[in-house]
Amino acid sequence: MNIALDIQKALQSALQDLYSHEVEQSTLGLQPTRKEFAGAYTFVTFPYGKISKKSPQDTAQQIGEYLTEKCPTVSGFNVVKGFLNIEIADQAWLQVLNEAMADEHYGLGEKKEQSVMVEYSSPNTNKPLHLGHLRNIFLGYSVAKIYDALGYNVVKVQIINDRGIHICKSMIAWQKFGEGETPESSGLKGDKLVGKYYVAFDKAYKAEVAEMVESGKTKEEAEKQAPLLLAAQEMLRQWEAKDPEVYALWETMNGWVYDGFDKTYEQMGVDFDQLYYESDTYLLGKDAVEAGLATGHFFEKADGSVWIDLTDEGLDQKIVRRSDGTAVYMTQDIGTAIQRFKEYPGLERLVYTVGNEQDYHFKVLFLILKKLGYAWADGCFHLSYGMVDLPSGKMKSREGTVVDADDLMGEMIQIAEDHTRELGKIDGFSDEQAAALYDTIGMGALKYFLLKVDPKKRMLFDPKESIEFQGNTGPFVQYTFARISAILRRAAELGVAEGAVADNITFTANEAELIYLISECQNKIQLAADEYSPAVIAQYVYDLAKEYNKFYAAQAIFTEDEAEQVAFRVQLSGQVARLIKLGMSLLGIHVPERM
RNA sequence: GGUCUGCUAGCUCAACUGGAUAGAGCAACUGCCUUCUAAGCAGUAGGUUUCAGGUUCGAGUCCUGAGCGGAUCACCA
Repeated sequence: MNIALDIQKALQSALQDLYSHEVEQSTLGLQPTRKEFAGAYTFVTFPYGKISKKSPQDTAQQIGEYLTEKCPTVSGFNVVKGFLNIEIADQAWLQVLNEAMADEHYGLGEKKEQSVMVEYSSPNTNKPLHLGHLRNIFLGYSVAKIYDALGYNVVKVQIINDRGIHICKSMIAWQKFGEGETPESSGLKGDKLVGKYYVAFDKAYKAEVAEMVESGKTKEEAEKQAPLLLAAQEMLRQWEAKDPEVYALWETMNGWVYDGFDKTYEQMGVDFDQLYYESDTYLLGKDAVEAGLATGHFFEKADGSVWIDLTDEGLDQKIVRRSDGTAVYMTQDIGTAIQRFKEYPGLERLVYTVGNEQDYHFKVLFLILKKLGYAWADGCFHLSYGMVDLPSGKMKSREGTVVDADDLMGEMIQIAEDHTRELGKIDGFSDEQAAALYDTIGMGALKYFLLKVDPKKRMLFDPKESIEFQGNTGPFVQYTFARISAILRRAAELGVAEGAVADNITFTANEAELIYLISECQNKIQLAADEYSPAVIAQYVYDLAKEYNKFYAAQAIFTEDEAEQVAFRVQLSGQVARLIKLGMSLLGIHVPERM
């Protein structure tokens, strides 16, 4: 049963019977009743005064009486001004709980035909992953899990920017200064090693520029003519001509990077169903440019470059092909999107998890696709998220203020270990179990921290203070799960009755609130999907945990005389634990049985 | 300069999409472990929601303007 739906139906007939007014059920907004009033749902009657020809109070009173009489779900009501607070019958709550217990797939959606592709990570291969990538990847992965839970076929992808001037810079530096260094010889993770040479390039390049300026060149000239840069540009040309030696080096160094990324992804607990490489896709989209020219959506300038005019939409003119015939980023994004919808005929949505600095790019991209006549363009969505700032401001790789992903995860796990040892909570754990626990808690803290904030907003990360283990945090939710696990273990020992709870149970407001939260599960997952916001899920599991801890402190579970009452509380606990586990899994976070 | 975007308690964030006296956590202070895990619970204190107007029964939420941040507008990727 769905209590909210039930009430909406009753409200609909109330308006019909009392005032002969027809409304769509979905327009009858219910909101949770504020804590200080009795009731679970509140219906606001201010807007219906015209229909009822009564004051909001009288309208609320009249509807309240109608509901109490006609709708068995409603046990009573109270009216405060234009607010009708609806009280729910205990029987209805118990039915919700029993149905949740009986349903293996409770909270999950029906299996669907449609597919959703979620792209995230999309790294460059010239440097290691950092804190910004962590937010990106956890977000994309979580959104993928959320759609999966709703029954969609989900395809998780990343596009790897494995070609271009940036990787050539690392390659040149390695050739010049590397002396054959490899991950094996240096003991460095592959991505770190390649990143080291990217930094080395930048340093040597700057030195060259400085020297040239000293010998009389302007800064601008020097920056364009520095031998190292020319060498990198030449290498890019050789790569494009598939020069065997350059190609081999490129493959080797990228291979190192992928080995390094794999380790990082493994620690993060994320994966992908399909990988795209820019070296395969960077020539795509040229056909689309030709087609756009033919249909008049694009136009050619005198120098041969091709543009689209979006000034009617309040945007600018945008280039889609250079005068030398080569592609720009936009071109390959057009081509890649077309290719993906061809590859996956059932694809309904394509979600790009990319920072908000590219808002304009995606606005233009989707608009172009639409103009080119692709109906699926409406299914494209830019999951735009805010930057992660440090107390010192923006992260800048060149200034060494980047928070490295591997380092950060390692620190989190270490802090989790220190904290756990301090609390003396690992009695009876094997070394392996303890290590797994530290990992679970440390990663849980980090993921929760990054996901609990609305993706659209930029957020602040203070290495010293940001990640807590108390309050609104991952470990708090995990801890609640561990507590319930202890209760369930004890219940099993005591042989507490399983299955549906008796229908003569009485319960407190706190317990009703817990069942209310249980009933909200699917709504929350749906909302999270609609808004592409794991923060909705994080808030939900936090509310569950918070309310449960209140319950936990309020009374002992096993000292109650009535066996039926004990069984009810155990079952209620079990459902809370189950939904905490489900919600956390949607965030990519594990929950421990003990901590 | 054009466009987009943000501003809520000392700090980090909520506020069910226009509803009641704006809520949590951290930090501070006060209580609660012989009981199922105190990574917890209960409580105190903390607010002119950046500012000025407007729309209406009602505005943190919508509109206009101002202030302060941020992003973007390349034949870069």
